[in-house]
Amino acid sequence: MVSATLTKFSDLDGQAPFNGCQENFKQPDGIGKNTGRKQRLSAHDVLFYEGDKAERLYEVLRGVMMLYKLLPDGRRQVVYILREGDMLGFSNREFFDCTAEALTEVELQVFESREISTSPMMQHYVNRCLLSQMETLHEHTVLLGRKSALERVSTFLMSLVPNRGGHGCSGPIEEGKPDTKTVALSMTRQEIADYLGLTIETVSRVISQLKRRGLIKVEKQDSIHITNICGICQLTGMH
Amino acid sequence: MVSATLTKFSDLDGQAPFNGCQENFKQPDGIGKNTGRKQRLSAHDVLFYEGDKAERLYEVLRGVMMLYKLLPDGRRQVVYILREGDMLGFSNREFFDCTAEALTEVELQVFESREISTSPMMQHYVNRCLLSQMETLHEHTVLLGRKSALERVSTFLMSLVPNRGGHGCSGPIEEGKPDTKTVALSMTRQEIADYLGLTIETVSRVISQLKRRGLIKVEKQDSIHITNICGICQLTGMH
DNA sequence: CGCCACCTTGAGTTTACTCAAGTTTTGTGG
DNA sequence: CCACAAAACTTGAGTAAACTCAAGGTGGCG
Repeated sequence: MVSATLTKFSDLDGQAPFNGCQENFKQPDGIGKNTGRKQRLSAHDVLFYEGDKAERLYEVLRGVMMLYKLLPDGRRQVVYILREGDMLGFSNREFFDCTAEALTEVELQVFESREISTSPMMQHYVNRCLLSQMETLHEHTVLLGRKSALERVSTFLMSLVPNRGGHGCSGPIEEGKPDTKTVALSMTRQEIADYLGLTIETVSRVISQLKRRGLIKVEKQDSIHITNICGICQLTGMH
Repeated sequence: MVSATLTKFSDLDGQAPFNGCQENFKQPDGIGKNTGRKQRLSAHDVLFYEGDKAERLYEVLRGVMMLYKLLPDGRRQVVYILREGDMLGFSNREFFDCTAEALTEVELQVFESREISTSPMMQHYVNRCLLSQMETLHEHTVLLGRKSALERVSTFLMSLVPNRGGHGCSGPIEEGKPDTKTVALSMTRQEIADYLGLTIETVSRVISQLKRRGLIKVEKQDSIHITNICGICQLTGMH
């Protein structure tokens, strides 16, 4: 047994113990047994479409992607946001159930599906990734089914602040210390709206409201400085 | 390799090939190697609460269950409906992220988590179950994020009609033949509302509207006769 | 037969949506 | 580096869908 703590799928060599999935990223790009193909995407490139044949898995090494589904009349729902360390390309059937599109420049590690299914180690890793994604989906289901626009946007902003708002919420770090953070949205207002089940105008209005209330400062459209993390957290509906 | 086609987790004996997950149910109750514990629940019994220690997996042998999450102010979102052949009790962390409650009388097969993690066969089966649940969650995300009340209720009704409305939609079976089906809801209006992200009044009004339009007949509150499956299907937003 | 839980319906309200400008930002070419 | 165009974002006014609150109806079971 190798004792090193590996955190990326691309680092797995069939012997390393599992140690999480998008939980921390201490390793350089994968250089294990899977020296295989890397793939680069520009923002808004589509990696695969809903209905495409599912033959490969991908690990996001750098950048942000989204999975979305379309209704025939053009309504779109973004069902998942993928960040560094996340995997995509799973499918139960022969075909993908979602479209995968890059939100930023992206670098991917590519795996052939059979590489996975022949390695119990990788099976196990994929399993943990699926469970992690499932929990995220459950949370997002609550957001879409039961939260107000203000709660949705606040929850979204909190999801961009590591170690806050969730199970492992550390609270304001220390009395007197500034409780702030600048986050990169990596998404347009329309993409945020399609993720949160709102319209672009509603997202814009909520952001303006948070700005007026002095909880955030919009720096570059794509970059928001949260001036009071705890204040935003109180608006998520989870406290 | 055993060549028989097994369709339930509880039938797996470590050698049978995977053959789906809640896709068809031809086998009697599981009697494979896992002769282990069975558990019965009455309607509205809670199997486990969000936050409970996750130590066992369960397979639904009979009946219907739901997974739900609560917000601190009491708002509830049902995140998944589990039917015969479905598995529950997965967790990435040490604790469950949802509460599991029986909607009807339920019979479960119980598995200790370590039984699963030591069998590659079971690992693989669990994997397929997770992927199947993930696709269902993606569909439900679209429903919650982008569909109207009428579309949500119609989609819910269609989900109770096997082989219709989804990927393998066969369409109206034959010209002239009646396109009808009686479905058991197995849920109160409140539970349906909490699943569809609506209020009980809205669910009730939509059902009344479908009744008025002659698409369904309500037989026993819990039992709905769909008199025009294709008509309901047209209202799901997916055609 | 009557109670209790569940369901339905109505009236009024609220939230988020639609439509329509107007503004800001970003990217491109001179 | 500036001017311009295109894309993205914001804001306002009016509307519509679903919500809340309240009352009344229905059905199942002792």
